[in-house]
Amino acid sequence: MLISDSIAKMIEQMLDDGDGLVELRRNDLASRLGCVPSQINYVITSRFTPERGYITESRRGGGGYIRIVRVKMSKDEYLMHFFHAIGDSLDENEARAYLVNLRDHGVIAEREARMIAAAISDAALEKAPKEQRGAIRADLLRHVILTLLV
Amino acid sequence: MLISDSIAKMIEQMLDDGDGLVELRRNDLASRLGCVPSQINYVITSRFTPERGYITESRRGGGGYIRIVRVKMSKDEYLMHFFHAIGDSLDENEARAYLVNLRDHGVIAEREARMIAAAISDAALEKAPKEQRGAIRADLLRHVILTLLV
DNA sequence: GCACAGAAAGTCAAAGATGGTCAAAGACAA
DNA sequence: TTGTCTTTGACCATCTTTGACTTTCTGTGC
Repeated sequence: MLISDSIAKMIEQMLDDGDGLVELRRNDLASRLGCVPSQINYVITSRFTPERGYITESRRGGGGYIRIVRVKMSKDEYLMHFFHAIGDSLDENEARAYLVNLRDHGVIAEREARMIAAAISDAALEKAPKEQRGAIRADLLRHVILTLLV
Repeated sequence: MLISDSIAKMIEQMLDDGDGLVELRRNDLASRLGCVPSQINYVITSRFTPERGYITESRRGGGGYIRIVRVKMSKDEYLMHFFHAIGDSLDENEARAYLVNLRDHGVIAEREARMIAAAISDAALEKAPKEQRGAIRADLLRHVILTLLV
């Protein structure tokens, strides 16, 4: 397994233990997992993003820390939040991240998530010009989310 | 025998062993079979297509992979019928008609039908060139149906 | 209060590890 | 010959790992 995946798993575990909130020391975690400290940043920016439902904050210097929070919202709040968060364009990974988040929070079912994922996949949009796929994907997801708000 | 056929056979074997799912490393497989890596892509795009009942996805970079899923083409007669009936292109009304039928036959739920309808609407595909919307809609529907067969 | 040292965390670009794309060349059948 | 399928390789895109350098915060001695 990739080091980054171990780090992510570790953090998930800590989040579970801490009821959705964890405060960690970067150098500490890095040395425990045998990686360079900056890799912790990489994992956080690539996996614990707002699209996936996480908020982070940190402080440097003595007593410094990194705090990660899993955000909690009602189903409708999630939908509204995502509806507005979807910008003009989305790549496949961003879109998937949103779907995983919606599914994890029970807003859509597993099967629904799979269907939508298929619909917004690059494979399904293959015939659309590359430059426009992102925009189409964003429109698609917005339209689908709209049907869930009614 | 053609190299491409050996590659295809190898992948089929792996699919059999893996209960219809295989995750392979492109460079690995290529060197094991003595071909250039890009030939793996050729085989996948020419033989493991959605039309033939395969779903693929991949990741680049460290820890990259290609995952292939073989769909159970006998799972649902009715769905299969639709899958094959979808042609190269669909207008919005034709697509809606398919969805109504699928829902009436209990293959998809009302809510799922609404979601897919939103996804294949002209409104959602507005940014796609008019000449290609029909083809994209057909691809979309096919990909969505495929996920129901897994 | 100020200056300075030490203790964190952040940034960024280079290198490494994969897979993807595309066009040219080859092979072969109609 | 022409059209289609296959093979190959040069070049591209994406994700991960690493480390040098930067910024920010706390504490201590003056």
